[in-house]
Amino acid sequence: MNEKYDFNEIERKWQKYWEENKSFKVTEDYSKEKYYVLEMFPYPSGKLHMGHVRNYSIGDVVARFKHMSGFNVLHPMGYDSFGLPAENAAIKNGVEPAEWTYSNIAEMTEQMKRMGLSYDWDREVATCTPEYYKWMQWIFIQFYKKGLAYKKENPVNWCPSCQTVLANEQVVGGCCERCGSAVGKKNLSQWYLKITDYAERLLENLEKLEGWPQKVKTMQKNWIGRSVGAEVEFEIKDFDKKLEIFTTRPDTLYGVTYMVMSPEHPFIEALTVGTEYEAAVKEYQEKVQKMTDIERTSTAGEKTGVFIGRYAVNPLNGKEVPIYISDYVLMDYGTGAIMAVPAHDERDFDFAKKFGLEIIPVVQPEDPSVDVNHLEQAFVAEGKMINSEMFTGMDNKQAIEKIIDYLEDQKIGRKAINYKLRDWLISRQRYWGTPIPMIYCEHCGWVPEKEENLPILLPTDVEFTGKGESPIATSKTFAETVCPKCGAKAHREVDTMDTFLDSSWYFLRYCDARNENAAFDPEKAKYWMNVDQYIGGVEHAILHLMYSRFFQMVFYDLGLVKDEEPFKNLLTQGMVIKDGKKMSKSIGNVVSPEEIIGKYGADTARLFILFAAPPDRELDWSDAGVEGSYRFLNRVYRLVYELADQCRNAPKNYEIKSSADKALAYEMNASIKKVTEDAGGRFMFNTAISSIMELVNEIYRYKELDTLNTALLADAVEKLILILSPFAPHICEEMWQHMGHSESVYCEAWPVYDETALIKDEIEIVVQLNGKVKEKLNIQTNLDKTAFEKAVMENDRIKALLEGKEVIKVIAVPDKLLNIVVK
RNA sequence: GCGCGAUUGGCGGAAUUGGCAGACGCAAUAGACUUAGGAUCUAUCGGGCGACCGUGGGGGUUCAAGUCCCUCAUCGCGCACCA
Repeated sequence: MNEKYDFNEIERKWQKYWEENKSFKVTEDYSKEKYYVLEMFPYPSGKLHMGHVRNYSIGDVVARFKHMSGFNVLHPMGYDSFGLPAENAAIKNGVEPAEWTYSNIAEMTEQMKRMGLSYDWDREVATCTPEYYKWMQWIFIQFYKKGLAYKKENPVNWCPSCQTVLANEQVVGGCCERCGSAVGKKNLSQWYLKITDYAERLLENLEKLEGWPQKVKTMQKNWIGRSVGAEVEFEIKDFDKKLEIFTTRPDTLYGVTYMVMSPEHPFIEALTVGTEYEAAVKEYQEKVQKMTDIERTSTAGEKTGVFIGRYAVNPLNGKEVPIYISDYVLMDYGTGAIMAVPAHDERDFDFAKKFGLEIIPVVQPEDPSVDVNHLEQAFVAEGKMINSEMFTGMDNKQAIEKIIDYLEDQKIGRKAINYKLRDWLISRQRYWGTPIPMIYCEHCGWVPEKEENLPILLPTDVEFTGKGESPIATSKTFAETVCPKCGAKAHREVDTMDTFLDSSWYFLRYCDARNENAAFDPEKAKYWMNVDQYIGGVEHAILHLMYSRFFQMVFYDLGLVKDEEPFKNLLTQGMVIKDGKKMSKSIGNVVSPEEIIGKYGADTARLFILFAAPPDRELDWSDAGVEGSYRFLNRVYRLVYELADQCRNAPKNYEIKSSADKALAYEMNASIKKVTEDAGGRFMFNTAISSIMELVNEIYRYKELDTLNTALLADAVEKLILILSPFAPHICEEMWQHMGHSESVYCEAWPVYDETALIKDEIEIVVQLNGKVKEKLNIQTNLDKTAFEKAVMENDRIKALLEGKEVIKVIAVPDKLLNIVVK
């Protein structure tokens, strides 16, 4: 150990040591309790950004802490390495996507190693390797066999810039989640996964996820969007099919004054062909089809639509009502048609006002100031039923049940549950993804490839044009094959899978990353799963986290895993910002991890990022703050350098004699306790570090004393190194070695604190008069209420304080405070 | 519009169960050491001369409120014609 803290030399030295000694390699040890800590694996864009550094620093503290606490820790890392940027690089610079990707992976791995992260690199996965996507294809086939994968033609979200379709989840505010272009619609035949079959379980299980942030659970709940109501059949006059609608308010059936169908509704053609309304209807349909989602939502509230010249019959009272089409009714929710009750629905109210339609109230508000016959806006609250024949007079909530019963009796409707969640569109017209292992045969239809023929390798004889069709279609050899079932000439699917499939099971692959015979060994998965702590950005709250839950449930149903849920605890880390803004190239406020590590070292970077804010909050980058963390590490280093000789020669056992001894022993144990709780359970690394700082300050005070208990001092210094080591591992290894240890600090046991050292004989308590602090006294600890009150009240200063006052009440909280209520 | 979450010194933040508001750090000020200091050490550091006042504003519950309840404001995030 040099006199000066040379982080460069120290960090290289210990990174080499860990690598050579395979310090972080982990195997299944069924005799030991496991702990699986996982950080969301990155897309290999080339360089780490501060968000990665924060994510991995948090995970590394947890991993190192749990390892020292005796757990068999699985802490893996890998790359979500399929995806568009690689292909765009190919189009732009002519580099092979594989080459571009693997060189980025190499660079990022190097950067992660420079950070001193405790990953078991032997378990690294990259989703773009045939070893990985072989099993992705196998999984797809299992889904297909279970009836969970199907192909169908549908209007789909189409990103004109990425030239591919998008899942609903990937359309944010009408724009492509990736590139921000306005998303349009296109009719295409595509592969889907039946996630809607799991809607109820995905929703129900959210309750059980106690270790998840409420925010994420709420977001998923809203996304699944369950609503309970009824399906009701309306006859259409002079038409042989019935119009089915979904409503959450069957109690308002008597208030129906018109119907609205989505412009895409399949009946419309037959209902209008050859009529005087046909032209206007067609015109409206075309207008709506041309609009992008943004245009549609930008005019939300302003209702448009046309009457189609037809009438529907209310099944409860036989009333005939006109049928309209309007874009406020969506084809892909419910049945694509609604019953309109303008009195009790805001949208219907707006529409009725605009088109001069009748408004019939059927729920009487309790508030007498609302005139139900002259509504200014829709009345959507609860009340008593009116104008509803035999249901009149009931509470409307009760009427919902009664009317559903009646509908079911009459066979004109039924109770129904609807979800916003749609099936997951997984086809992508791109190259750099897992080929969908399906073959189309003219005789047999779609047939999965034989499992022994997997993986279906990505062809390399392709052209990257960036145009509408999958580049795989340009391969001369890929598509041509024979039907696995009948042997006839057949052709392969040329689309690839959405990369979100790859990341929906990587946490299982880590359990058994090198397995060549299975996606993972269920026995190993049973040992490691589930993930005890998952850490990543909140931007994955819906997409990745819900897809992964879906996959896990399917695996559960296939008997491959023992739990329905993959992630026991979830920590969503906050963003790293600078000057109050998100770091971005255009603002020019980006701080590069490389630069910081080069200037101060990885330990400083890690320490600062953990100290500056609690992990789930935004972190405002501060250059001065980094200096502070650097100064702190230097301060610790100097302390150990100065005291090491003394400490090495100190005896092991000691007695606490002086009050200074007691103070140091107290601080040492208090710090261990605090760090144990904050790093191990509460995940408040900022306060953990601040308590380590307090210990350092206390040791600095102590070492200046004339009479020292060197054994105690040595103990304090060693404990300090141990509890600091998960945060700043390199410097701690160096100091630990300098203290005379040959074993890596990573392999040491986490220190246990001594509860008795935390008990003080005397404590400063507060005396309040009418809730205001007036005096502070040193009082013996551990007294009961009466003795505590007596001890305080008999104090001369308190007696003086109470001079001439009448004591009305005394509230005693032993070891804390005494509040005297006086007049 | 609906649903979350936040708001504490000059700044980042602490206060875990209702019990001393401001731990720890940054910045700042003064001093020491020094040829020098952007190193290190020591001290001060919410406001007010003070009684006291202070956790976004107003109200409430309580012996006691940053913490619980009501209400308003601002900022951030999510969803957004979901029948």
